[in-house]
Amino acid sequence: MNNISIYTEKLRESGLRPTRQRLKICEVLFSPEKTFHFTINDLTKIIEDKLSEKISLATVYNTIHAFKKKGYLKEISINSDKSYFDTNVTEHHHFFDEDTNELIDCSNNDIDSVNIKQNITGKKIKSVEVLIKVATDNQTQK
Amino acid sequence: MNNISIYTEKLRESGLRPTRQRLKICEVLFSPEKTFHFTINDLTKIIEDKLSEKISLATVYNTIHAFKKKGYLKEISINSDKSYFDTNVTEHHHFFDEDTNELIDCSNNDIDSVNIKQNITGKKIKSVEVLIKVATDNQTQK
DNA sequence: ATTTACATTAAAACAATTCTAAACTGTTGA
DNA sequence: TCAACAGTTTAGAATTGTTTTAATGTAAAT
Repeated sequence: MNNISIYTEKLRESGLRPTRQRLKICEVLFSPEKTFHFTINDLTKIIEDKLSEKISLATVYNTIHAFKKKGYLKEISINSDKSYFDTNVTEHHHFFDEDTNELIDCSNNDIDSVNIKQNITGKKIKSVEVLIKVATDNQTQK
Repeated sequence: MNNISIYTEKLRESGLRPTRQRLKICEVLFSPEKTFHFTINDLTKIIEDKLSEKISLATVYNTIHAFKKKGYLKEISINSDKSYFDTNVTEHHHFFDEDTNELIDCSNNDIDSVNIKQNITGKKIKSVEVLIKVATDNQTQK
């Protein structure tokens, strides 16, 4: 199949023109079979390896933000030193390994659905996500 | 009751000497009846108002980190632009109002307990916390 | 009182992110 | 065909939150 046209469409949907740099970003983000988590820095490094040339951080940030706004990516908050993004945009939960700082998707088989009994008045629930922090037994909590 | 000695004890427990600045930080953090959320900036402003003099950011950061390490404060991850802290150190859940960027404690009456069916092998669960994002109905998701 | 170890501070350093301004590119329509 | 425009890329500057530094100050132990 022709991924380029899929990427072009995704970019257009996000209000962006399909450029060489952005198509490479798409390839890295959307061609893998499995979804994954990344930081802007991770992504920039991967792209520079694949392109064998530098890509401006500003371009990466712009594109990622447009995708996030459109819902093609999700931002995840674990700790505040940097932003993590997820190519899995479905509502789902995470394990966070405090030993390795690794973020792992929690399959729906691993957890019962969460039941909110009472919501804030006048508001609608947009998402319900669980963060399960784990560590080896003798670890102090972060 | 004599709060000063309670604060002094808390500071000692955290490995810190009780100084004028730190006692003021304690007063702001631990004298209110209700627990609350704050950023380092919030806290610094409040302290400078109460002290009527400047306090160094470094002092605030040091003290807050020592309290967090000791378990007298908790850090909460909502978004990555800044750190939020919580004087409620029990394991609990939050509503996050996307309209106002407000973080609200979720009482245990508002939610059923979360059941993790399967954990990562070899790891121990340290905490399970739910973040419920809410907004007025016609809002786009963040 | 003296000494010692820890604290406070302003300022510098740092890291992640955003902004800027100049050069560039692709598209549109004379 | 090519001029004009709108949007893009880029390096570097600016900004923001946080941490570090090095000089000076203070609490507590002797």
